Amino acid sequence: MSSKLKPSPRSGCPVSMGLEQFGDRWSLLIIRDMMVRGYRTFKEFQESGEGIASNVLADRLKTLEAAGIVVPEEDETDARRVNYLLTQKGIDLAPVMLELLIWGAKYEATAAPCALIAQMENGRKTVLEETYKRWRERDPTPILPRFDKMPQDNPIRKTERRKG
Amino acid sequence: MSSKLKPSPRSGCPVSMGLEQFGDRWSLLIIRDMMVRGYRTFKEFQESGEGIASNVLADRLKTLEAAGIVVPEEDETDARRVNYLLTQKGIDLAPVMLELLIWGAKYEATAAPCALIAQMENGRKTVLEETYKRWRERDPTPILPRFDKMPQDNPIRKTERRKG
DNA sequence: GATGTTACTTGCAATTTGCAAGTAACATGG
DNA sequence: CCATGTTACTTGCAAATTGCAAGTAACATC
Repeated sequence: MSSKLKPSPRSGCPVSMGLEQFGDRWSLLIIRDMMVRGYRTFKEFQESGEGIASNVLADRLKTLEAAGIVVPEEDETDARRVNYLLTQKGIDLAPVMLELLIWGAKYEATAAPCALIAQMENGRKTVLEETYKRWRERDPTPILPRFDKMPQDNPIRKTERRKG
Repeated sequence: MSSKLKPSPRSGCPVSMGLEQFGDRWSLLIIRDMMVRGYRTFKEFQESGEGIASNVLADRLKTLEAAGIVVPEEDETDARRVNYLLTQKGIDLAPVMLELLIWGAKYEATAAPCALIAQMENGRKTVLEETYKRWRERDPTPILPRFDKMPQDNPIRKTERRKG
């Protein structure tokens, strides 16, 4: 065991409280994997492309579970497998994630295509609603792909877009 | 020196890029201090109520500077003092900070009064505009107080609110 | 029943952190 | 101008955390 389990003497600021729960190099990436990629298993997180060590991954999953952001659930078809799912508290980090994504794309020249980012920035609400919807329906279809290589085309669906 | 200066083999995801620059227990708290409390000096960050060690603070300030999120500036009246200011890239983290604040307040029963949070949630745009404005004008008036004790009253001004 | 998977542990060296003390360059009061 | 603060850091070191490389215990599959 390790990190965020101890009652560090932090201030009562909400920002600080949040950072105590996922303020490290890895936690938000795991949450991202669950939120926008539909990943659920240890192995998927491990092969996510960020290079997290398995002991650290195990630790972060425990920490996130303890924080009530994630719940482990037995897989019905394979008893070895554990499916990690976001709780309501976890999925409510979607706005944070979205703003982080927009900021990162703006300043870091990432592998994410501009058009995709522009769409998210202009349609924050739509993107969030789609995210919440898939979570509710337990639909693991990715909202965003991995950005290792340039993707061919925009994977987000144009659900309920009729203003344009 | 230390942490985020090394080119860790991360993916090209914008979220990942962001976390490489401020994904630790302290960086966002320093940014919060600058953004919503108007803090600028080493000493202020140190006495911020979170208990950051001075060597870590020095390191984080260097890292944030290297990332272009913060700039040090000599104080005109006191040559010992260094004023750290947010760059455009830094102030653009305001939406992330706001969402994080709202999330933290929602789930953590912090010292921040509900009314204040509700106001921020309903008036995201207003809050952000006020934040940007103070940054532009170099106005160090806090947007939010420290939440060590329950504050008497809401410190945010009702600038350009006339819809109510 | 041999082989592969999945989800972890364990051991250990290398970092990074937290804490307590410096210290160098000013500022201030007398 | 000189003793006493202040401010912004450094330094030293023990303790905690991380990153690897190897296990391992339960299944699943052939």
